[in-house]
Amino acid sequence: MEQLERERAASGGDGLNVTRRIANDLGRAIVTQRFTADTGFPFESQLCEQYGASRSVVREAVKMLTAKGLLRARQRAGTVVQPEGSWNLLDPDVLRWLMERDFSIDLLIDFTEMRMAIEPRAAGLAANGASGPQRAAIVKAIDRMFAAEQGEDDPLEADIAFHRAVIEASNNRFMRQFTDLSEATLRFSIRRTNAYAGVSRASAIDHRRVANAIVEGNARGASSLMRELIDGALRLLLEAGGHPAHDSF
Amino acid sequence: MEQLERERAASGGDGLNVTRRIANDLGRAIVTQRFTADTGFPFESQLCEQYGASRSVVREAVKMLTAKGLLRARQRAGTVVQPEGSWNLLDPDVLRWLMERDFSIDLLIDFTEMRMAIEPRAAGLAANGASGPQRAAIVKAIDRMFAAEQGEDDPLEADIAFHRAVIEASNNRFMRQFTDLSEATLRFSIRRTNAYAGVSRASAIDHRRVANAIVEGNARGASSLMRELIDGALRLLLEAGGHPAHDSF
DNA sequence: TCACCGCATAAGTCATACTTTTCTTGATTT
DNA sequence: AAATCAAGAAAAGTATGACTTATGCGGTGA
Repeated sequence: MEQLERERAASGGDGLNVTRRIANDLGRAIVTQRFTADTGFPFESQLCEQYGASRSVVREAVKMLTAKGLLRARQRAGTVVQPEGSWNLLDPDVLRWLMERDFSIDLLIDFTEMRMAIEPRAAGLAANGASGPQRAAIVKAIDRMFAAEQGEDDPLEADIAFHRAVIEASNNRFMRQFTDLSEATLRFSIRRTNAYAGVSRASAIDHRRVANAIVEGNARGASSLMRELIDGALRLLLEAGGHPAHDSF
Repeated sequence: MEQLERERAASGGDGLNVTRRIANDLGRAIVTQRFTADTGFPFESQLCEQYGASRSVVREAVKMLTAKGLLRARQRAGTVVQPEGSWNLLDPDVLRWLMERDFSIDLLIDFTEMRMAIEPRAAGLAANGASGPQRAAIVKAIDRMFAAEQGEDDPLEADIAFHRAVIEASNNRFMRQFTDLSEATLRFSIRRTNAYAGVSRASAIDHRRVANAIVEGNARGASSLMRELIDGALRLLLEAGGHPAHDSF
């Protein structure tokens, strides 16, 4: 048991197998720009030595990163880092590495702009076609927000549950890919902007308005109320980031 | 030269290496549900035999698919297909396989709903912060649309160039991931709905309105005009798919 | 009936040899 | 001197075989 513990520590692993550990490490290194297109990227042989691992696992790790658009390998030329434009930024791993790299206000703004695109539309779709259980999940999340206001639940978790439920209820497979991004944004927003707007009674009421519109099948209302909701967060971020104010749209 | 040709044909490859060919083949097989979570997935050994390939390449191919969320391998348990919810649907490869699987009207509607979310917001962002060259690219695309109307350019390509330019001008890294999806949607829409709305003079004028709003820095206008533009396509699709009409939002 | 142990299995890791592609270099030709 | 071509080298791609590790399953005993 202790030996197992020691091995883990020695390998720096978090219970992952060797391949995943190397992929993780290299992925983070690329995203944090420790390797760039200019810098170049180590050869297989060098990576083997560096990690004390066999060629197989190194190659498999590299293959995973090429699958995510971070790398490209060619015979004789070696492995090169791809330009950021071809990274699969919505890939959960890439997203995680990106957030580890710098969770700046600007990144948070980019995230929130995405939410601003996705979630109002999702709310409208939910109003038009959410199933019974999906509507129930939305309503339940609202109840949790009010409970949280009384200290009987966690406000952040309730907030996340609400947004997740709405996106889920859009019944659009592609929009569902954004639940993680939405959740990550909420979790980090609260750290960055020390004023968390989510706990106040006013916020819970605003959220309930969105939920009501969805339940009533009022797509236009749901959409624009959701937009206002997120726009509030966005404006806080823009202000915190020192960006010039502009009209909402 | 001829020998090369023959080898290609024999291996069924399109100039790809063995690993990529297998990954492609398996990826398509999974997405087309030839393998499901219930069905099970072949063991490494079986795949080696099936493809007449070594374990190395099979393992690397499988690793690429796990990186895209399609598979999950565990010792003793074998490799299993993941539920569709954990696939990275925005991954270019997965997207391609998905389109090869069924380019149904419903899929096209899902795509268009995504465009409906992304592009109006992108247009607004472009109005607020597009650079000079970015604005120029948008204007140029509009010129191409009018040229196409005179038979001096390709209408579809001009249309695609316009939407691509707007998304690019959003200067949001995540929105940029949708250029491919947008392009694919346009290319397939024209095949499915034999009435292509893109060639008419009216359409070119509508597009120019969006462009003008962007160039003038009118975010709200750009956003809502873009929404109307795509909403037109969406309504055609909904009608063609036999979906009940509902209010725009 | 239930908990435990050991075995079988399939993926994970390693080492090594060989192949293919492609860049470099330098000799050959014009 | 410039262009062309051929030989060599370098790095990824492929193949094979052996060993390791995790884990599901069935049998054994309390």
